Amino acid sequence: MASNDTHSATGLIVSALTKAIVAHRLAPGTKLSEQKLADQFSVSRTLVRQALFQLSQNRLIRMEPARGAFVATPSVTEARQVFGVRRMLEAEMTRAFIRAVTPAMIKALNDHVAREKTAVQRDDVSRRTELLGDFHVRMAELMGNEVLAQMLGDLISRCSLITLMYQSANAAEHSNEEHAAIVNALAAKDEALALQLMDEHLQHVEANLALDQKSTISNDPMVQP
Amino acid sequence: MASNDTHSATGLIVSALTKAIVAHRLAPGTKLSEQKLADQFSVSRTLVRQALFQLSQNRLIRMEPARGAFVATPSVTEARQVFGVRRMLEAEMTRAFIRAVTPAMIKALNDHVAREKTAVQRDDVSRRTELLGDFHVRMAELMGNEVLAQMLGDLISRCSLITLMYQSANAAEHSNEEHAAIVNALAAKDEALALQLMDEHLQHVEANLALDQKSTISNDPMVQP
DNA sequence: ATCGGACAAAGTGTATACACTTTTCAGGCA
DNA sequence: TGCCTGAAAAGTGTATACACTTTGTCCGAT
Repeated sequence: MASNDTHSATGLIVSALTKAIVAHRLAPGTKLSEQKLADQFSVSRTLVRQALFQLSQNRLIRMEPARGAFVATPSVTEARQVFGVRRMLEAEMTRAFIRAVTPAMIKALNDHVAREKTAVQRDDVSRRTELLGDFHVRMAELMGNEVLAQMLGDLISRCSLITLMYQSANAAEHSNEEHAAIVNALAAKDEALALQLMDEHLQHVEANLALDQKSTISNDPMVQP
Repeated sequence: MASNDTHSATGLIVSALTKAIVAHRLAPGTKLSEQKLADQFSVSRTLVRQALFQLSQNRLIRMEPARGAFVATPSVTEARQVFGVRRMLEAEMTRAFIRAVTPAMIKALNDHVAREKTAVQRDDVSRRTELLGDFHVRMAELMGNEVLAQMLGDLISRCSLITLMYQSANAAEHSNEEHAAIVNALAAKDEALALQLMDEHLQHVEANLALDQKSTISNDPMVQP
């Protein structure tokens, strides 16, 4: 998702673990034993520790002193805040995008939406999740703002974790269509409409979460208070 | 500036180095030798390395493979992008702040502005810099959004580094007054005015930098192309 | 005199070793 | 039986050791 230095040794571990967490192969709350990971990756604990530290800064895992690292279990409060910040950032990004929009940028977004559609039709869940998140990062990249793209990427990784943790029965199936609608508004340089669509889109994503009721549909029984 | 775990061992090193970089005691481009830092902090290279990795994620330092860590030397492009993202985030934060504003929040901001004024009058440069940056973080904290506060904190640390690197002759002396004006607009719940003042304020900060001409007034001769 | 190459010094990258904390579990006592 | 105690096991926190890359220097060749 986010651009980790995939060539460095620890970078490989970071991106592997990130993928595993975001793909829900590692459930929230799961303990990440340093030695086990070291064996699994055939490296020493040193490198695993570096990777874990990095992930803890991304808030994808949480490290408790002398107790170890656990896949993060974001609270409802934190979930709301993360989505809140994301909505803020993307609202302004949408404004700026329209000011700088070119036909090439619209084409790139349309291509992306087409790829999304393929993944949705093929029912390729993990690829779908990845592409749906990348749509927003792609917008930032197209504006040529790498700093924004990086921050948004981190934020979206956290959102993915939250989504998977609090996911309600009906996943956001129509995200793809909403993306298409947003691109149309961007192409028309209709700022008000684009803003509205983007905001609604993100609210839909957030609304699909079971943030209200305590019944987190986590596969893992260990969810912290 | 940002809330680093100041109780952990590596956290101490991180916050010490952060302070040193932001306070310009370590000039951009300076090489950070692991062994020297280890001796200075009386710890092993292990802990220093952990701290350096953390700082490199915050973009306050840059690590080159097998060559070492250097205090970051953000390019003009990156500087513009960082400020751009900051303007985006703070614009939306201002909107949200007004929606949630209470008298207590206004009072807290006014108190902060008063502290700024004291530091400005005393000519306490490093404290002034710290407080002027914290104003914005304080806004986020008052809204109860720790996620936003954290991100903004990181962003502002980067801005501080940029500011110190490209600082032009006239420092932003009137930031304090601009803060006061913003608080007034917030208290009056005048969204349009608050937005305008905030945007102008950030543009002033950015405009005071010598981003246009190549003449970076860095104390250190080693600035990379 | 300048350029090129080899060797030495310094420094980073990774692994291992050891200290200390947390967890687990068995045994004894009420 | 149930619970407290304490020692062993497992795991994290930090330091050190070693391999390999980079860098600087000296010497010789052109």
